[in-house]
Amino acid sequence: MSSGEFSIKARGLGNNNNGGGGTGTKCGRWNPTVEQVKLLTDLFKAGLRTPSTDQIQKISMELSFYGKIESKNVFYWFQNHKARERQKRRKISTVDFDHRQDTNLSIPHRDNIRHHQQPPKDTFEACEKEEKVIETLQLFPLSNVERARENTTAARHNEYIREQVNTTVFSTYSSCGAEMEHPPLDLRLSFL
Amino acid sequence: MSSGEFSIKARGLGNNNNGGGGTGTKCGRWNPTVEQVKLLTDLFKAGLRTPSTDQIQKISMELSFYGKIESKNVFYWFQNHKARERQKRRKISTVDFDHRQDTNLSIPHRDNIRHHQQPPKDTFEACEKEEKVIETLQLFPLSNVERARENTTAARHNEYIREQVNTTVFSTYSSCGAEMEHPPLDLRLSFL
DNA sequence: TGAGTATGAATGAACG
DNA sequence: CGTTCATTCATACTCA
Repeated sequence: MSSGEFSIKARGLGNNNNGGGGTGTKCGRWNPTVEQVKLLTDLFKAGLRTPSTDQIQKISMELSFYGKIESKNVFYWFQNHKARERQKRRKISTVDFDHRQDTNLSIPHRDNIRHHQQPPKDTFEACEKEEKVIETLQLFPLSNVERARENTTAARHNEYIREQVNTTVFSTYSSCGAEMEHPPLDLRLSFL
Repeated sequence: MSSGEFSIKARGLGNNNNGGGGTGTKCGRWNPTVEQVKLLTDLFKAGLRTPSTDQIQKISMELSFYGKIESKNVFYWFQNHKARERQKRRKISTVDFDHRQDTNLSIPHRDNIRHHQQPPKDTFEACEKEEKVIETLQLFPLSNVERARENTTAARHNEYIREQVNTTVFSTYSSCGAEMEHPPLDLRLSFL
């Protein structure tokens, strides 16, 4: 079962990690509480997939009531949740035509599998399929609603990148397997 | 990132994936070696943010000694590194309180808490901001190295790297100190 | 207690 | 350049 979302395990109720310490910083990752997970899940079910920065901030602040949390946790949570749902769906729907001898040996352009992930397949586990996926979810109708920001991204066609990549991607300087001696980094970074 | 920056896991040390296969092999995405990461990081710390095509070429060539690499990898690395450092500043912030209701139902919870410590504050690298951000970095001067296959270029490129820390680590966190009543989730999600 | 799994975190690659 | 996707690593947790 790669998708058992039934074990809640009530973690973080009595004690969260990252208790004391403060210096070791030895990988204490966020451990969401059940309330936090519920909130996040509800938001996700409501259609929130990629919250904006402001939204993340608000969510994070709300969740902070239930325990230590940071914005990045919320960010990662949605990122992972969305990705895994998609991944799960893909896995399931892939069992259809198992003729995958795709001989792609060029630049790994994975565009083929990017824009289509909605085959009318519904094997078992028809997890809540198409949600609304609203993208401008009104978060916490609190006092202010300074969300009048219009996403005007992709407003500049910066050819620079494409040019950069294209001009350099085929820079097959032979070598690569050479055996020329390399000085230590310290030397080569002496200018630092 | 003071929370997980140290997880280098020494990938690519003993064996890189994508063996000498070159390109047509099964190689997935570039997996930088520790040496490569170090070099790149050093360059970044030195202020290099947006290397020019020539610079990318040189860096890539240098790094090719430590493992398979293409110019586009270097290009992407800088793009990502720069973008993420900035992203962190934006997304990270929100002082995370830890004011949970803490009802007295702290489940036994196996008392198997692993000793994790984390700085009670500063989680996503809020430091290291007074970097030089030099504009034109001279790559690999190769002062006294017995290697003359490269000619030190003095290409003067105008890179206006004004990436400056302008996002004050704000914490709009207003009040909500200790007794702020939290309505049930259903209420707060009423907008759904 | 170790194998298997769920998931937080990180990052290479690429899009708009 | 900001954002998003896909993949991978690391770890917390469950269970036999």
